[in-house]
Amino acid sequence: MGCSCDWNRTKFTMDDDMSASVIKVFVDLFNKGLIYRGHRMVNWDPEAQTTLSDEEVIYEERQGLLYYLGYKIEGSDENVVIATTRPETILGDTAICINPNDERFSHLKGKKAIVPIAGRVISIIEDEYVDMEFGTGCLKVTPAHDANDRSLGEKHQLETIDIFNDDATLNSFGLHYEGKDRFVVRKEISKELEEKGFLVKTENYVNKVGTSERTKAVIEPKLSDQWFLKMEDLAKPALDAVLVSSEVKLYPKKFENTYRHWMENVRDWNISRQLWWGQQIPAYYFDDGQDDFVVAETAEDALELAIAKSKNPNLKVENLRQDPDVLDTWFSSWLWPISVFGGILEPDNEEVNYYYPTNDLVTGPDILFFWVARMIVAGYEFRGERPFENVYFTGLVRDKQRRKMSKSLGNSPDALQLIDDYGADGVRVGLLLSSAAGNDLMFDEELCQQGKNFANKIWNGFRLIKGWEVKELPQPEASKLGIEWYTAKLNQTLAEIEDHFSKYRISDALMAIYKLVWDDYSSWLLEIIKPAYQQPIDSTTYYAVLHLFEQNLKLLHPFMPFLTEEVWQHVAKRTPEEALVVAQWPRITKHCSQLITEFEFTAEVIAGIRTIRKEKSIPTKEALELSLLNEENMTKDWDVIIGKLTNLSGINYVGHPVEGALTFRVKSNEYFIPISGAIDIEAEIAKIQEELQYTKGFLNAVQKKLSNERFVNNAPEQVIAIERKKQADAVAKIETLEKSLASLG
RNA sequence: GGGCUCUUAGCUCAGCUGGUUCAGAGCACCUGCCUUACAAGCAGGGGGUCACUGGUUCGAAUCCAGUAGGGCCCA
Repeated sequence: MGCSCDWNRTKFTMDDDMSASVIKVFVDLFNKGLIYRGHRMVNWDPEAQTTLSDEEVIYEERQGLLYYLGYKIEGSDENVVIATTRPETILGDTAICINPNDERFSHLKGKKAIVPIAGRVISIIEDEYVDMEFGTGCLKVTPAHDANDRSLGEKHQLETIDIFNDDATLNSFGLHYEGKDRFVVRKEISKELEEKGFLVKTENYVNKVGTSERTKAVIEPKLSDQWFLKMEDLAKPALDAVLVSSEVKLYPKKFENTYRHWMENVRDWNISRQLWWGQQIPAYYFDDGQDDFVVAETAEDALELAIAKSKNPNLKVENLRQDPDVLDTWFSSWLWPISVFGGILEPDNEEVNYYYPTNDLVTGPDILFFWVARMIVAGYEFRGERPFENVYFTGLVRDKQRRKMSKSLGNSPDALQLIDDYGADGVRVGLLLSSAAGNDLMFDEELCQQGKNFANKIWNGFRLIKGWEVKELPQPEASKLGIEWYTAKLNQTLAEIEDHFSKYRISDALMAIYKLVWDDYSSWLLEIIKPAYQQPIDSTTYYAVLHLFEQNLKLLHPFMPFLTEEVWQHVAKRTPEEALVVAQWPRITKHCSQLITEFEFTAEVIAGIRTIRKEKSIPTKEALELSLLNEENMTKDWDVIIGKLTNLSGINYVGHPVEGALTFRVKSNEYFIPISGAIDIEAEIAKIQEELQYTKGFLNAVQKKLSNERFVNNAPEQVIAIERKKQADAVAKIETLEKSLASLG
């Protein structure tokens, strides 16, 4: 789409040097004691025998049963009843949990219960996590097979009993059900529970069951060995960089809150994945014990370490078994700003010293945690320096139903088709126009149409100029003034654009350019300087407008690189060094804001005349006579432009209202256009009265403000001055209006 | 459930430190024009109780609290 990328530097995280960087970093962090092995609950697909990410699990509502089971209290005849949807998991129970606020069960505190069938004795623990309203208000805890039970188990230091094999049949903890499938066991054990009197009742119950996106199998929460990176100390410099020193700045700023929340509550990063691709974890096992492994960049290095650690000199490389898991893809991405320049493998190479840190990172807010925060962490850890200064979050492009674009939904537009239909620049403009920083953009092809129309507008404006015959002629006053005005306007807009860019307000910058080119340049300037039909243009104006057009192209280029470069090459013969893509961005020069104010006034006069033409259906070809009461002491300089754009036969400055004319007002100036035929005096009076009423109301509001002592005392001087000016303007306007009313009778 | 965020015209959104005639833009819409660059255009026009309820203030779309309803992220 026209990004000026350095295509010689494409990189992929699985490139050899990138992988080597990842492995080196893993070993380094392990040796620093920051990487450790631990347990974590994963989504296990027993059919595919693999782990799934959360995104690959689909939750479905299933009709099931809620089983109420009675557990004997040790040393008494009493029963405590719990409700569960999975009676087969009782064989893995290691506690019963009650809410400490629940008076129904306060007598059970400190006692023990006996698991039915298994006969194991388990403790009764208390935790506010238990929902007193659900089921019986009593919960069985199976830390090996439920994520919530897992955290309860950790909190209360419960034993963990895993009752399943990898294919979801029961293992030896399943006692006489060993080798049978979990769903078979559910049926059989509920029967046994009923026969032995443990089953109190069952209820119909709809619950959400996680299923595998691929195999449709019911997901089994399963504890597995994982690798973790300790984050607390690593996160500290990255937290400060954004929130304390502002070495790294986020745009828009609102994401700092999100960043803070995450970084202040950072948990250890689970960096292992059970996938078939990625960098394989460089841990080598030489025996079955929990600690019988070493971490090294190569198998050879590992062997040396393993021999030392095992004190077994006979170990061979073939005896080592590398961990089958791979590293989380972000574990390679977080090194990106460093590793793309070889800065991990050769920390002092010329490239990384030159390019690191970079200026801006442009990305989506959805990966603020996954990627951005971790890149900052890595930057400080491995380079001692921020990776970039600014982070600009774009909006996500969503479809009209506000859904994210996704491959599985198939709701992404075909980019190449769009480019065919609207042009790459058209698509760029369409998207950029309505994508304010950090806000999502509802994709709509009409936006591209708007971009295409704009491109067409620019091209046609160029065609007009190129079509003119150029002659050495005196420059018309209108053209001279028009060019002076547009030069000022361009500079003013350039300042606005720079301001927008400095604040990363990309869509605002584009809109400012859009209006400058379409409204000010095309609709106003070109009409002002346009020679009469088939007449030549004077060379002074011609070259001046060509120069201004070139300035326009420079401003447009970041948004429409293709079209502007093409036109740029048509404007004049250029050497490669003179290409627009490498041209200097225009510098702001001093400009006269008086010209802009005067033009705005003039534009209102022109619009007033055009409105009267339209209301009375007077063709453009018919010249009109304009008279005015110049209460504002407006300069006559602009009369040539007014005359040219509205086809006037003359402009008369008069001292009294003109009778038998249609009128309009700009500020306190009043304009008269005599027309043949009757004037609807009633309508004229009504129009003036409406304006009068509005202005009086306005004046009233202003005066009320000014007569409020507290306002005058408290408001800044500037604000008061503005109010005074408003008051004076309104008073003058009212005078004009009343004069007109009087003359109309 | 936790955190963040949003609600302004038919649609998509600006509105920065509370103060210009502040209620805006683009698109869409309506009316008139095939005017000699452009009908993919020109000229003109209508349209909003700034989600709701309170509060702070001389002054609130803007600050604060609550309510309702969306959205995002949760490794």
